[in-house]
Amino acid sequence: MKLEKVTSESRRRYDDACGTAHGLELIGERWALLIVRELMLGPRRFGDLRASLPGLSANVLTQRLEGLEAAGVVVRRRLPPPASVQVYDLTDWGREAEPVISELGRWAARSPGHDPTLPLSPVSMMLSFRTMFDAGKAGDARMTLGFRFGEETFVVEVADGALTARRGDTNGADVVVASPPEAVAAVVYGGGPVDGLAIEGRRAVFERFADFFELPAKAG
Amino acid sequence: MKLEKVTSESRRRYDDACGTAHGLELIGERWALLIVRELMLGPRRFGDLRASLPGLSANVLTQRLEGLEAAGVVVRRRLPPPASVQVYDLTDWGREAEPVISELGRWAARSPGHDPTLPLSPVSMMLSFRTMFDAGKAGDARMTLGFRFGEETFVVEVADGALTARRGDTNGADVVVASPPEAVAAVVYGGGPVDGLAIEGRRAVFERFADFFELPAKAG
DNA sequence: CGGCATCCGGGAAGATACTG
DNA sequence: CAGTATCTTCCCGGATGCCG
Repeated sequence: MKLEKVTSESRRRYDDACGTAHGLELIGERWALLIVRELMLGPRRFGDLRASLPGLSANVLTQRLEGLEAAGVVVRRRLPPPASVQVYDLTDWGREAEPVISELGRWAARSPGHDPTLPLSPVSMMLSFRTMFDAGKAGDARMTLGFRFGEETFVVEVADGALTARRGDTNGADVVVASPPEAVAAVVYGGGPVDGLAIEGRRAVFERFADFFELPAKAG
Repeated sequence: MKLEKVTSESRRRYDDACGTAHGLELIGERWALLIVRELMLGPRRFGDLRASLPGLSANVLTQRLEGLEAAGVVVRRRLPPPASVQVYDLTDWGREAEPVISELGRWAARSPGHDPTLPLSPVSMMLSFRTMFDAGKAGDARMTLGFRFGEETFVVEVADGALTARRGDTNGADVVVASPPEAVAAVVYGGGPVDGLAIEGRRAVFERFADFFELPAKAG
């Protein structure tokens, strides 16, 4: 008779060889996947993560980063002097979790309970572009857009039926959008008018860009 | 000035318009995604789910099923007399969550910490076939396999570079495998010898089938 | 037995305050 | 700014019991 000692760790596992179950042990805890999401477009500092994830308290963020680091998903690095600040980044393998985030987001977007008016982080906005881009609608369009959300700037390029989104300087973009993510999402996904957005440069380019996306029909 | 009352519900939400965050509210609670996994190949009874998910207690299963039903992911049905038993099934939209499960499993299979010797449910085994099937390796192969795990039987067909797996009778299969999921996985993914498996019919067909799968390289 | 309610202990999540 | 310390609340998981 084998009396396995029930430790706090073993009770928290799923004891399941299924890869999905193991994945949940790695990034299935509350907030973990959203932290990974925020790191998907490059390293962030502790305070950046807190700011992007309101509702996540400092102690939980500390625990999650420790867990993700132990799992090999996240690495903690110290930038070289004179910066000398500590940042958190994804490992190569951690970055490969993007399809998990994308598929979950794509699926949940069809939920009747989805409220698109809630706050949206800049990184979420960019990742949603990657997820919801419709190559068929873009055809052979070619354009470069800049997005400025406070201090954070991003460059989105559409070319050869593909979309890339990354952090970067907005110089050289055909058009720069400087409205908050919620407002941009309302236009791109909600089909609202472009008038309310703060746009510099060729407004028509952004109007065309907004047609490359469409939210799928609600389920139920 | 708006003083939002902090209820137990609102504290549990993410308050994030990102689809991924909403997805986590729907199927991100502990055990929820594994329950969806177990329903992916057809309706199950309360006791079936408990048996497939050891470690999940009855009261938590009740809570999860309530939550998933409220979210529109699961429906509770009563089979017509004389069966008259209650079963839980996925909605059409719920069934569309399979890519989430697949991508998470595919990603986590590369984890250094993944232990493939743990117990594996029959449904997990079948879904892993769907996830890990390599059409390139299968070429134009054409075969029908049966799997029998106790009372549960499944049919897997390979044809036209695609694999289908569903519950069904094993009559008519080229080969029937009757070993437990863990043993089958050890052969298909671990590359172990086929000798130890309980196989009825054309053993060579299964041997070829086993070559259509390969676990990706470990990360790190 | 299937499904669900209830009670309890331990631990994780969350808010707040505090430290280097 | 980047975390720790502490405390409260709530969830998870086990056990028991009720009812059809």
